Amino acid sequence: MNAPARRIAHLDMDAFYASVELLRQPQLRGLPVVVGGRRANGVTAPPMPLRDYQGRGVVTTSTYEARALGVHSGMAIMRAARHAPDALLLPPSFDAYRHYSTLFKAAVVTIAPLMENRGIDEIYLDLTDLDTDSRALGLRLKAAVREATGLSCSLGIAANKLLAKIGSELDKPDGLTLLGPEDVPRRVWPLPVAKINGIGPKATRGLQALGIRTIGELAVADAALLEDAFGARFALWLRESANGVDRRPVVTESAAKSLSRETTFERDLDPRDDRSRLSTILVGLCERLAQDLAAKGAAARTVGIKLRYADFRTVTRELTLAGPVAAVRDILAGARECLRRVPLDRRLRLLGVRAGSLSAPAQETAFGRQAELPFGDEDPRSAQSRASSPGSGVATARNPGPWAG
DNA sequence: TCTGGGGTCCTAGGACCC
DNA sequence: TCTGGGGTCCTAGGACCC
Repeated sequence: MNAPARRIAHLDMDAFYASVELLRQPQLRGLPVVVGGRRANGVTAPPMPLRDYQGRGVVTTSTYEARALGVHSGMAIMRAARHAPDALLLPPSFDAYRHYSTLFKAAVVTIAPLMENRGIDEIYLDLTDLDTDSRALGLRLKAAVREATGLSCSLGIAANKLLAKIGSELDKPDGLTLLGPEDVPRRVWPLPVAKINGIGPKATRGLQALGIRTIGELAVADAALLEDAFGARFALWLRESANGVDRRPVVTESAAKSLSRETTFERDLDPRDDRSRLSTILVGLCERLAQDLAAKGAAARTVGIKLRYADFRTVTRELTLAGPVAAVRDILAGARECLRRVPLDRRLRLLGVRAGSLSAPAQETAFGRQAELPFGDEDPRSAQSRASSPGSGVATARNPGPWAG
């Protein structure tokens, strides 16, 4: 028996962070506004012209007015300032974004309960079992989001997630796009390959080297050619995607697999000269990670670190422990052990700590979240069992040791 | 004045076990 | 004694996404 044709929606909030800021500061409407840079420790910083910014931040979101000036997500703010020196910069206020995220998702599920979270400002919906026709449903969803938040969104509705996502981008902002299978050649094939979710800069360059620029060209590309360049698995996925084929289900529940905290320093730090500063930062990251674990009632069986050197090269180290841990001291011990296995001979710009292989969260009870973690404070040996290897103890020029201990 | 922070998934090699 | 395959776990790096 054939499965019934699916009906999937992708809903994407328009310039989400910037739009939330405009709700809070409506006098900025119509101006080029950019969200990015450092968190503003709770206080609402006044908007600052981009030209006055000093630091290592990137643009998180910009209003359409700022985009028109050439300012885009991921761009270094220092570079954005050259395009739009008078654009106004606001530090991100994540608590506010989470609040509006909760509001719009709650409004959507009253209409379409099968929702998959894709981050703070995006969702997929499985509309297959709903009766209403797609256009009416789309308009209802958009109206519900606007009523709940005062914000606009763009919506694509199609037979799968891939096409729904492409559709939601076709008419931004405040769009509603229905894509049927018959629309693929006319509306999807002319688009550049990078519009396919999962084709990033690397794959785009690889395809371009084969003379493939549009989704339509990819759809009819020689299979053997693609296999040689990308391997059988990825080649098959590329061809299917270009032909609008995507069988992924809408997944309504998923547990976190890892948690991490990282920070880029205001200036590059030297592993020896700035040892105590680095140690303080490391402890702070481990403390925040432990808080995050506690908030989820989870424990980690792997602990890892991430370093980024001044030249932007990144290394990671990871350690599997004897049992799950959640306490600061265990995370710290694991992180320090990882740090001993990495060359600390040049300046650093970033340090991060990661908790992986998370155990199932504690059960919710009728009386609220259980206070005790399943593996909470037991077995402090786990992270320290191998800590007595060469390199622990006295710091040397070759091994500056802990901010490692 | 380049290049944030938090995630997921994939690959690939070596260890180890059957 | 020789010659294997698989399967799983661990680790590091990288692509990609929001």
